[in-house]
Amino acid sequence: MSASWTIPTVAMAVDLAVLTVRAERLHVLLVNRGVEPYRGRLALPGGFLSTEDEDIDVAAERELAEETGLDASGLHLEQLRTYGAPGRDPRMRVVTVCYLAIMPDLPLPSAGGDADRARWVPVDRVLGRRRLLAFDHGQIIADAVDRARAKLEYTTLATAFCNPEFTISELRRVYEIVWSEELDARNFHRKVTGVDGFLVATGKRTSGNGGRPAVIYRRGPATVLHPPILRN
Amino acid sequence: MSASWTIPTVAMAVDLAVLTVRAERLHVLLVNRGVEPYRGRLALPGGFLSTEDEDIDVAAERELAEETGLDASGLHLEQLRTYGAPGRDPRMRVVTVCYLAIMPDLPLPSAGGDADRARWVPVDRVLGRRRLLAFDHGQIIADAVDRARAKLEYTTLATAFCNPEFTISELRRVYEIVWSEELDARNFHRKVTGVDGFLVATGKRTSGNGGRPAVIYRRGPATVLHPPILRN
DNA sequence: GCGCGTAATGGTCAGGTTGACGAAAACCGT
DNA sequence: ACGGTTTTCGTCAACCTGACCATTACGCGC
Repeated sequence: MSASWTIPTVAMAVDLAVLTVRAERLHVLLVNRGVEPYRGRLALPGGFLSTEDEDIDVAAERELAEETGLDASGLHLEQLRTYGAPGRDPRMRVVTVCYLAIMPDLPLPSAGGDADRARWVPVDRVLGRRRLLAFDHGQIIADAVDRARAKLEYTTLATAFCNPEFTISELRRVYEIVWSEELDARNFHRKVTGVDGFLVATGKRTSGNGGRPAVIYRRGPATVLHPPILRN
Repeated sequence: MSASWTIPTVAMAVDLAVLTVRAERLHVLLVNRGVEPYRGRLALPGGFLSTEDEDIDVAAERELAEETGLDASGLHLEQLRTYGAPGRDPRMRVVTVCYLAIMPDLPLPSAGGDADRARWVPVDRVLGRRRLLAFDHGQIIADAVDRARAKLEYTTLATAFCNPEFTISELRRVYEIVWSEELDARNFHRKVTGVDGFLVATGKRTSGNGGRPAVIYRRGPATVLHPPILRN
């Protein structure tokens, strides 16, 4: 390094891979890009830091709130990975810290006539056809889905896809849809009720589904599963 | 955002949490900081991007090679997490992408009379006393150790702590030291030899250790462990 | 009210895995 | 040759898993 070397700076962005289970499929929240580059393609919601000293976690929460119109508190939000290959944005050097968010299938407030509103897209529709996506967002979505699939095994992440109160069937559907794998209802029931701290019964029951009413549970204090629920 | 808003840029750094097992303890590679801020404290090796368009993965490999004097190829190197809280560096806004590196206990080429050379420090000596460390590096080391501990369960990461050829005992010592937990040698042997793709026998055997010679293995093609080796 | 379809939940049972530990194998040093 | 040491193989009970039958408890149509 010569004496004239100065510390390089880069544009700092955050992107969000927001996943949910909706209509029996895993979906990711995407926006239509209205500007170049990649105008017209689908992209992850996200953006640059709003000020030079905005915390990146705060920026992620802000973007999530802006894009979904929902309060980010209560939703699962974790850092996924940072993507910083030079050339990933043709305009300039951009390093983006990506976050994985998991939420239940809440109705997105469709406020404002904003044509570029975020919308849910089935993951399997975009993963096969990466040309639909801007930047390296196809790779990011693949990484996010991998992470989510893996974390269902050994953490209680699946409950983040559910409403605050849910049944064991609903939880099982989350596993089945995210993993694309059928699970035996009885064994699954035995397993999840056996892990302690995973589920807390509310005492309430469902009704009107044309079958035996299911006990309604709430998320328990556990965050890791011992033992894990393994895929095949 | 007003019309005069410009994209904020930040100084981009990479830091390395390099772990190894050495003298029956888990160690992390640290340097003595010779400059303010935090002069005199211990810090993770790392530094700013060398140019504005250096890839961050490449920067991590470069720093690793510079600090250890070793070729980074062949060593395990994965992104850990990005730390970007404002104020974590008192000089300016710095966002640092941290990497976790795992290596066997190779002798570090002590080339050059550089007083600030990297050296191995037992993890348990720094984790209790975070005041020894610069910036948020105490937290980063804690995160790195957590990640390593977790990945021993369900990946073949433990082999990255070993030389290319190793015995099952050596592998077991890695687990015991990283987890701070004793494992039964016979059950461990049965387990690791049962997972296929984990270990490949070389046909060679040890000698001169005052016991029955051990079969020497090499890392197999597997990267994930099915089933996992779980902690208690 | 009664049977039927449906979904939730409770069991059973064989097969596999784990943890605790005995024992044999194969070397070293003396 | 013998005791010490380390590796490797075996055994056995406890536990866990996957497959699957049975029971419970509802809504619905008649």
